[in-house]
Order: sequence, then C-alpha cells, then structure tokens
Amino acid sequence: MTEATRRERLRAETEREIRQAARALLVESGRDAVTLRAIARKLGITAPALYRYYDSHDALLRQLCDDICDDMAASLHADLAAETSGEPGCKVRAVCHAFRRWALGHPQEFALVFASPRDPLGADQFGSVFLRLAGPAIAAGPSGEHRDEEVPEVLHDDLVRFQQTLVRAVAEHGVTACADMLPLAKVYHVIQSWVRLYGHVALEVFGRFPFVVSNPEPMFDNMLDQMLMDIGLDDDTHVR
Amino acid sequence: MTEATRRERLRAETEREIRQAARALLVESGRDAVTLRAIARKLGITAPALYRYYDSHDALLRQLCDDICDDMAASLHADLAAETSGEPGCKVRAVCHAFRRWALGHPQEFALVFASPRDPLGADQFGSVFLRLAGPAIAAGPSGEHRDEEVPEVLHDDLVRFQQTLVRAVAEHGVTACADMLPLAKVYHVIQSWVRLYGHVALEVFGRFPFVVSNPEPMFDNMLDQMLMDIGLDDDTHVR
DNA sequence: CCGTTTCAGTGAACGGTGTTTACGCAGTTC
DNA sequence: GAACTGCGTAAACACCGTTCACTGAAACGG
Repeated sequence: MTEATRRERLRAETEREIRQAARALLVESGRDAVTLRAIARKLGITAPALYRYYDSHDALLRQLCDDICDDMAASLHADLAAETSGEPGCKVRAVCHAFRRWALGHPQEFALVFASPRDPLGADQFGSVFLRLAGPAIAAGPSGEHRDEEVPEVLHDDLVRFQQTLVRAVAEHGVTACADMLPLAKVYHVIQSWVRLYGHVALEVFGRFPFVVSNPEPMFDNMLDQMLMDIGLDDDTHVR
Repeated sequence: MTEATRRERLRAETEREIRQAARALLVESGRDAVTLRAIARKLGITAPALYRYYDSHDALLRQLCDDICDDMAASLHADLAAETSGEPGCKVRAVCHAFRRWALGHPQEFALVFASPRDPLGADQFGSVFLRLAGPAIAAGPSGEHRDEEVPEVLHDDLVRFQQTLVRAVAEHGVTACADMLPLAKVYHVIQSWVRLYGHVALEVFGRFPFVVSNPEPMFDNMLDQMLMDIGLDDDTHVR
C-alpha cells in the first residue's frame, strides 16, 4: 500500500515534526527562541541531527517563512472565497481586511517573514501573496480614470516589468488576463496602494503608532476607503 | 580648571568610546555585530568591563537607540532650518523629505531603532522626533477644512490625549500654542499622514516594495503630495 | 541469506555569545 | 599612610550554530 519505504516515512514524519516544533516556538516565544537546540529538545533528539534535514539554521528559518506564507495565502484565500459579492471592490476590500486580520493575529510570524530578507530578486513574500490574490479582482475593476501620462517616466521600465509579473500571476489563477486590463497607470496606483496598506499594517503590528490607540480599526478602515477610491474601486454599496 | 577628577574624566572618555565603537559596528556590520565582546575588542578591554557602564547588552542597545534618535533629530532640525520659506507647507515637506533622506542614509540605525520595542508607553521614537519638529509648522497651517464630527467616536479619547501631547511638544519648542490650532479632526489627519509617511519610508528602507524599483523617489514625492493635500498643506508654490 | 551500502542520530568538540563572580590594582579620600 | 572606591581582568557558566568521527539500523545486491 504505502509506496514509500519505512525510512522514507520516518523521515517525512520527522521533518513534519521539525516544522511544527519550530512554528510552536516562534508563536510562543518569538524568533529568538527558534534555536536548533530548542527544536531538537522538543523532538527528543540532538541538535546536530537537524543537519540531516536542513543545511543550516538560516535554511530552516527560510523554510519556516515559506510555510507561514503558504498558511497566510490559504487564510486569505478562504476569506476571499467567503466574500460572496461579485463586486471587485468588495473582493479587494475583503482581501485587505483579511491581510490585516491575519497579520494582527500572527504577529510573530509576520515579524519573522518581514525581517527575513529574501533573495534580493525583489520578491517580497507578503506582496507576492497579496497581489496574487487581489490581482484578479483588481484587474476586473474599472481601468479607466487614470492616464498613462501621469506615471513618472523614470518608473516606466520598472512598471512594465512589474505589469508583466502581475499579468502572469493573474493568469496563473485561471483567470484569462491581458495587459489591457492592467494599464500602466493602474499598476502604478496599485503599487502605491499596496505600499500604503502594507506600511499601515506593519506599523500597527509592530506597535509603531505615535500613541496608544485603544481601537485602531477605524484608522485602518478610513485608510482603506481612501485607498480603494484612489484605485477606482470605491464600491458605493459599502461606503455609507 | 577641569572640575572633574581624573577618574571621572577617564570614565566619561571610555563611555564615549563605547558608544562610538557600538555605533561603528552597527553601521559597518549591522545589529548582530554589536556584541559586547566586539565592542570591548575595539577598546582593547574585556567584555565584563562594559558592565561597569551598562547593566546589560539590552541597556547598551537602548542607549545606542537614544543616541541615534538624538542625531536624527539634529539632522532633521538642520534640514528644517535650511528651509528658508516661511510657508508651513514647505516646512512640513522639508521635514518629511529630511526624514526619508536620513532613513535611507542610515538603514542600520533605522532598523535598530525600528526593531527595538520601547517601554510600552506608546512612544515610538521616530514619531516623537518627527512630530516634535513638524508639529509647530503643522499647527501654523490652516486648521479649517475638517469637521470634528468626522473623527470616529471610539478614537475621541485617544485623540484628546494625543492632542495634549502634541500641544505640549509644540509649546516646548518655544512656539506658543494652544489646542485651538490643533483641532481634533486635524490631529486625526496628522496621525493618519504620519502613519502613511512612516510606513512608506520603512518599507523603502527595508526593501519591501513588491518589485525592484530603480528610482523610488517619484513614488515618495507622489505620496507626499497626496498626503500634504490631505492635511490641507498643499503649497501651490511647490505643486507644479 | 549474507555482505555492503546508505543514512538518521549521537557525543564530543570548537568558537561564539551574554552574564556572574572573585580578585588585583590604581585613584580618591581622610 | 591607611581606608575606601571603582575600573578592569581572568575564569567560569550556560547557551548558541556548526563540524566531525562514529554507531547502529534500514535498505539493497548478489
């Protein structure tokens, strides 16, 4: 029945336990607590044994980041699926709220991924996950409003490259897409909006507001309204 | 002549060297390189000797953060003084640009202060420095436009408390100020704007934009224009 | 079935970290 | 000159990531 040999099954099981232990340590006690020895202690083995599974401590943390991002993607995907409205504006708003909710609910995970510089190929993990999910809804929204002339010339080349990345990501999601739905000016506004959203959430998670805010949700909602209006996705159904 | 005793002079000198060595290590090799032993090595002493000056490694890093913020405050102050225009809009714009310039020019220092959670008395260091400097100019700007009714009710108490903090900070700067110049709605917009500015700069310093941007300055300028307009400080002299 | 190979896991070791302790010694004070 | 204060040291402890030689069990080949 089981294709794999006994050794292979044991190895897979141990690897699962390593990831699980690492995640638990991170959530309970923060990034600094995720040490090789602590993980090994949880599994009842010794630290050098972990080198049979990962090349280094850094490699293990990188794997942990990937796991976390997969989980976040699944969480955001579920929240998006729960948004029954077909309105692109509602969908984007749902993903934005889902991102903030996940980040506030998983501060240690958020901090680890945020503070783990990736291969410098300009691929921020949160940005990838978010834009991959929100991309189709954004592309489905109105693309008028903005004229391509308003994007700074020096950014033209960068934007064209990112436009291609976006279109490819959207296409991967089964949705047929072409560059027509994502004109350069819109791509520019999307990026500015994502930076605004990401920055706001990061500061909120890290407690970087200039004073104690007992209920920071209205500030986020307020920002989100303005942001969605900026990319032409202000759904009048939601704006009261 | 010198009031202090020989011992006191030597102690002050050593403390200066400790801070200097710590700062150099941070700038050259990042936060993880700021080790007690590395600092001691630079001074030609041993690590335990540092405990005569600081209670712990954390305390030393905290001192380092304070030094960094003092430097940043001085840098921003100089840039603000160089802005000869009396226009509040120009002044605020100058401080915003100065903050970004300093952050991009001192990424390691920025990262250390950003990642060092302060006594949870809700006092983010960068926010304090910035608002203390920009506060007078903001208060001098027009305070109309916004109606106090548009601020969320749940935030009212928090805002009143922060309004007092702001007024006190502005007053400290010699400028006579009262709550009249900083109505609640304006305070709310200022906070939203600071979060936007701070978030943008943080993401830029940490390389968290979703793709490689060869020249990110236009994105910042664009954001800044929108931000200043939002708090009613869009100086037509600058907007082309 | 037996010899060989593969490989997960161990124990000891190395160099690094923050921190504590006992101690020597120079500067200060009376 | 004696007593005191306080800077710096050496040694030690517990932790960390990492390497290496080694054991023993699982897998494989004839």
